[in-house]
Amino acid sequence: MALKKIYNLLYRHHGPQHWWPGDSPFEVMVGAVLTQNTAWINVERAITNLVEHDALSAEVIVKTHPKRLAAWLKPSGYFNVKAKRLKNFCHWYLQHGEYQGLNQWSTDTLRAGLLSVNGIGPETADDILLYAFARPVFVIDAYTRRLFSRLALINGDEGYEELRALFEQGLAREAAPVELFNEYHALIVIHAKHHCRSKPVCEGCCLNRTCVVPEQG
DNA sequence: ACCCAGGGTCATA
DNA sequence: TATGACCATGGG
Repeated sequence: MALKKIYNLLYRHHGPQHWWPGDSPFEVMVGAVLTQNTAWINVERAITNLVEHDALSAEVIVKTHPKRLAAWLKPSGYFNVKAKRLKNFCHWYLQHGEYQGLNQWSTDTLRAGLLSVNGIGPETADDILLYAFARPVFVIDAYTRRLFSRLALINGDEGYEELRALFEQGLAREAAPVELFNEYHALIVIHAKHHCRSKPVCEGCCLNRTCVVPEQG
């Protein structure tokens, strides 16, 4: 299967990434919201601010004034929007029993619950499912589309759910899907960071023969 | 000075 | 359903 072969090449080249950076499932969830369209380095600064104010907790976040929360989130950009989204998420999170309670839910139910929160879309939900709840969900992001479009394995304009199904089913026979999906998404991101920044055609990066990706086809 | 970053929502046609 | 505007900081 082509998907597993590409994974092996990425893994061989970049090594294990052991994602998600973060010391607790809740920190992963917060990071997933804060990293929306934002460089991770800036998310780290915002999380550091939360930690320094003992605010990396759902209870504290829901009762912190929006302006105050937004000030802590400032380095991660969109701070007013993200303050709102974090609060929305934390309300929902506390309301449904936090990690212990939510972890009893089936993956489909949990996913639907996450998507019901205003500010959590499919990618953020899947980040949380995979990296905080260890559910076998494949995260689709812009890098995934870019990489596999260039490999001509997808068109690029498919819907999110269509692509997610494609990857999950394409790797369904592999052992340990959670670990595989975890590393795979992380490798795609790290790969993009190192080699695939320029957009249209990827000259001189991993996508031509000199690097990770096998020659056309 | 410009472009992008580990997206999502909302208004409009 | 499908675009477009908007959110906003920080690094290259």
